[in-house]
Amino acid sequence: MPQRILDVAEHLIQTRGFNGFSYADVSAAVRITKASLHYHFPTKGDLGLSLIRRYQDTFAEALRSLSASGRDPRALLRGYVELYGSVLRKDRMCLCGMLAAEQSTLPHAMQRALRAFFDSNERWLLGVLEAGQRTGALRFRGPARDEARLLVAGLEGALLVARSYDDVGRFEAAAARILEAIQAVPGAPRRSRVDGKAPAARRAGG
Amino acid sequence: MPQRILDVAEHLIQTRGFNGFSYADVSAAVRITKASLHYHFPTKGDLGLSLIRRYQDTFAEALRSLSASGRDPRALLRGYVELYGSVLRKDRMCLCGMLAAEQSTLPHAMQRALRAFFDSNERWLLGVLEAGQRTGALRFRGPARDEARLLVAGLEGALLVARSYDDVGRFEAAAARILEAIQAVPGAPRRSRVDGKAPAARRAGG
DNA sequence: GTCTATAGGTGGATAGAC
DNA sequence: GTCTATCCACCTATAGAC
Repeated sequence: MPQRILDVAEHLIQTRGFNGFSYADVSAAVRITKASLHYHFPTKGDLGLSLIRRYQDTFAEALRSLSASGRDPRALLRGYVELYGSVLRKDRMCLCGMLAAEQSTLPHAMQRALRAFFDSNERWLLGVLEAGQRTGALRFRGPARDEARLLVAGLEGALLVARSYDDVGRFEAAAARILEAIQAVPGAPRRSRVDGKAPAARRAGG
Repeated sequence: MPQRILDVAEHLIQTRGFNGFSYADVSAAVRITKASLHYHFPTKGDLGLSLIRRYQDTFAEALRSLSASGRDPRALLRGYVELYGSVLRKDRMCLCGMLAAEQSTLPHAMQRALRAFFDSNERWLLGVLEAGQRTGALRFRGPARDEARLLVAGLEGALLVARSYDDVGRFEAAAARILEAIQAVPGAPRRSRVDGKAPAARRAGG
């Protein structure tokens, strides 16, 4: 039951924000009274914190399995981007991107967990970027940390804006362009899109 | 008086979000009763809509004066980035970036105004990018529209994440990296930072 | 674990006096 | 334009029965 509550609450936050949903919303969807919700998650902050932790665990697990797939660094970055894309295709914002916007209204425990999420993303990207740099699969000039942060910020922003237009194409174009910037090898032959595929359909839910 | 109300409400939304502030908050700051606020802005949606419009007008005016300054396209893009930087240094999120997160909970009129804001930003950037491409001051491969969207999304995302860390340096590094991607000229000499300056101090409010 | 019932507060919004 | 007073729906949270 805690899992069903978390599923519903996660969906609500990803679409409406932490201050845009209530226990009553969850109650209606899970068909359990508000009082029962408080049995599982005494305060809204407890619920939010559990949600960030679960999201973080799921994300970390996805990244681990990407790493274990043995794909090359460029493909790993595409896989990373795809994690964001799959969120958008469910018409959602990244849970932590959404909460980052509302940051100052959240309990401190949630704020810390939020930063931990971004830190963990950054660490994984750093590993991929440095590996790619060593083997020559990726080339960039500045510190790998800056590239990692560009990726996170760029993808969060692309989700944010694309959602205003309900336009997955916007996200995909931005994501492709970000990857391109990281894979830029001055003088080397490049295709106009990251993997040479034509841009996909431009509407969500279509 | 409407202006003072808008100023306070704008600040509240940029820091706490549309669903994170109330007429009571504005009332306390402006020292006028809630009822009087409703005289000026009958509903919260009216207030929000006026706010987006004013923000959009201010932004557009800033862009016009940038254009009129006669600076070259690269400097114009730096000026554009600086508009976002100045928002962050006031410890705020972009008004429209914040509202974009809460998008689905907003009145339709606000949603439309939000898209109009992004559209207008994109149009201005498109002009700068195409001019830069013509004169050779800027070089990029894909459509200028994609570059414009990368800029908007990247900067919004950089604000979003940097605010979680209260770290202006994160924003500046990401912004510099985005500009670099747009100004990338394969084979041409480049500095590691956009304008060769050392990274600035890394903490907000310092 | 789930319920009914309710506390105690805040939300946006209105009526009507001044 | 600003106020007092108020409505009522909704909010988070708790008490206590089953």
